[in-house]
Amino acid sequence: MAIPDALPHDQLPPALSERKQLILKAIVESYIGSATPVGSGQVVREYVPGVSSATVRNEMVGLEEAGLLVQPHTSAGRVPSEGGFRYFVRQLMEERALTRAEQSTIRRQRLAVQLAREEWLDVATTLLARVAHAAGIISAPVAAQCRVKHVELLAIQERLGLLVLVLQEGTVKQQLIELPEDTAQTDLSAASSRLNQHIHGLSCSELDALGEPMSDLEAFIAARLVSLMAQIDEHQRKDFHHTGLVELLELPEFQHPAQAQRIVRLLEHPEELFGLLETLPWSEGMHVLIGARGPRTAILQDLGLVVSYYGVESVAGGFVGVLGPMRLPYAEIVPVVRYVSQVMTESLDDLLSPGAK
Amino acid sequence: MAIPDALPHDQLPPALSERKQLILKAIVESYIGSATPVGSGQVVREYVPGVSSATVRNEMVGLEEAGLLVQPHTSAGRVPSEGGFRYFVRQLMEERALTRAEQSTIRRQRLAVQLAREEWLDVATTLLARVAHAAGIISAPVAAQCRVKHVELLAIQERLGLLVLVLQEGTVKQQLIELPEDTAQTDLSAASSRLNQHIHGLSCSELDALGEPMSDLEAFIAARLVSLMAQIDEHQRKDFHHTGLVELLELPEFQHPAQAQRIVRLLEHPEELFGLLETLPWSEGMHVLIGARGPRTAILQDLGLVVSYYGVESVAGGFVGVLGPMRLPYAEIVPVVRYVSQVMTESLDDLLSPGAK
DNA sequence: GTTAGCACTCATGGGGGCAGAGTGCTAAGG
DNA sequence: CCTTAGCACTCTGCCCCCATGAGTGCTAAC
Repeated sequence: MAIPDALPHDQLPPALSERKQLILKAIVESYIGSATPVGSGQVVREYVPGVSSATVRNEMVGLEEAGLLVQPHTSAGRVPSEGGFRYFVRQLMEERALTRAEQSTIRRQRLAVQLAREEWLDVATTLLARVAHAAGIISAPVAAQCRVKHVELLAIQERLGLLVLVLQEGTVKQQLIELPEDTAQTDLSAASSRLNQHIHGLSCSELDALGEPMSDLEAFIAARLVSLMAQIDEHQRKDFHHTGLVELLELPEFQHPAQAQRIVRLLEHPEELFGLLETLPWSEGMHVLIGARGPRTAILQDLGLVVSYYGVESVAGGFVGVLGPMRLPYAEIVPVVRYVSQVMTESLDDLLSPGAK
Repeated sequence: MAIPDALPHDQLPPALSERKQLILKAIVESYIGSATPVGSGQVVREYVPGVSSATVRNEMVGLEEAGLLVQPHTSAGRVPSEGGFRYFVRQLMEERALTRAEQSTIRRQRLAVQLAREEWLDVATTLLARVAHAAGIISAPVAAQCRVKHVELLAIQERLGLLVLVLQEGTVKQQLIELPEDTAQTDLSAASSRLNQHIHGLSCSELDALGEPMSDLEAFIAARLVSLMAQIDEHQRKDFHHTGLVELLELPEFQHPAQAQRIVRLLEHPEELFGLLETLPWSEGMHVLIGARGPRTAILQDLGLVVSYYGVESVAGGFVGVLGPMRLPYAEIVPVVRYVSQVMTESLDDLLSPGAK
């Protein structure tokens, strides 16, 4: 089989006649809407008038042989296979561009909670869940290695202090620490302000290796800082938000308890999902994963995932997307996920590179 | 019907013979374990040897007339009614006291994440979910009115600053603000440090009414602070964590999709739950709510909720507990919830009243 | 290459019969 | 008067069967 040269095929999808494409598109779109197998009659009635159902049936045989359709049983209609969905997303789908109104709605929501980043994460997932009728997922922006922007130390009681660490990507972390001795707020402020002059922009390991001469108190603070930052680098990817379980459980594919449990587990314990996302090349930005293709993606059995990285690789970023049944309304979702990730990237850029704006 | 005088009955539970109590206890405990209707034969075999099943049946008729048992249908065993569960919790249940080992496990987990409060919330819900085989729920500690502990302002880029606000109950909030003009970090630090001298311990409204003379910059910061604190007072109760959906969906009562959806909705959109919790008298600390008793508790239809407030009323606090099917293992859960809420209260006390420890 | 016609397949839903569990009742016994 | 053995009764769950209907694959004609 020759490799077609006109379009970017990285996986050589079978070349199809125009009519076959039309029929496949019809079946996928209908199935996305209804979750019901699509028969030849329905295709003629609702999508491709002018031919007979027998003709459509003949074409469907071809599509089935190409691995793009499957029959649940002999006398049901056709359902798109994983390959069918992939073909649809790559070749047939017409992305529904966001209207200006929708774009500004998203931006307005972003600005409304501009300031409390945490809340925007939830707002974003809710937005995605509504568009997709599936689960919106997002991870908080994390730096590859977190870097200090500023540190502050507050006296809470005699020997108890609150260490407040602002990271360059805009995150704020705080930790209670026990001080070696009773120390006044002024001393703490002085120490942290001296420290701030040297540690700006340092990562955990750089901070650890810092050769600057320091007072006992400063050295103590620096040590706690190193351990806090190590802890952040370790646990940072845990900050994961999702919404839309209710929407998911309403879908027919999750009426079966086992399926419902599976996706709830995937969202409530997202470690495996993280493992999968880490293997995706960041450079491509947008990924549409459909079903299981190998051991890594086994967790996506019968599921669809539209996900995009945001931020800047190896500096700071996270991912945002939609997880749901395989029959996601990709034409709607892809543009929204892309746009939301753009907005996230811009917000992050504003924070990271002061000169840019 | 005379009001019995021996025990604290706020709802006059029917007086039962000792054997009836024994049988009711047996049925409730068996049902909690198996979710299956309990027959007279089973009660004799496993719980009350020495009498015949016919005797048990006669007693069960009495318990059913008292509204403590129901029959799903003629030829099934008995199932405890809502009233039966309430009677069990109030009169029959023997709380399983926590062992020292369990206590120290909880305390150790608390200390391990001592410092990142956010994480402890999740750890606590996970702990509760595991004990209860149900959903652990917790709300972040919030003050009745948030009060300033300390404020810090950091220069991010020319006219962009990060306002970091530390509240007395230990929460840290940050917000990006646009500065009226390009301002150096030293000016910002000076302004915030002057401000800190006056605003310590103030609430949002007190801060707004502050008569202190201020520079333009200080006044500007104060204004942003007021709006941020108003926002916090508004949204504070939204910080709600839960774990254990997976455990819930494995239970037989949530195999029916409609039931699963109902409890997922309750946990994902907990506004109604908050509404209910607000009506409970804080003073009693511990509450066990079983099923729907009125319009307010309609959301608890077929569910059980063990919840305790922690913290100090009208100063700062939240609630922690377990939500699940009506047949929760109350004897296990009640002591754990009580203990976790104690630990939470102590942690909060440490933070609020420096002199105490 | 297309289409009408037709026999075939298979999921779905309703009805009938059977087994088992658990009850309520009655009558006998302590 | 309380307890218990015995027994008829009721109701669910399950299996099997059958009729229905949707949708197919095939063939032969256009």
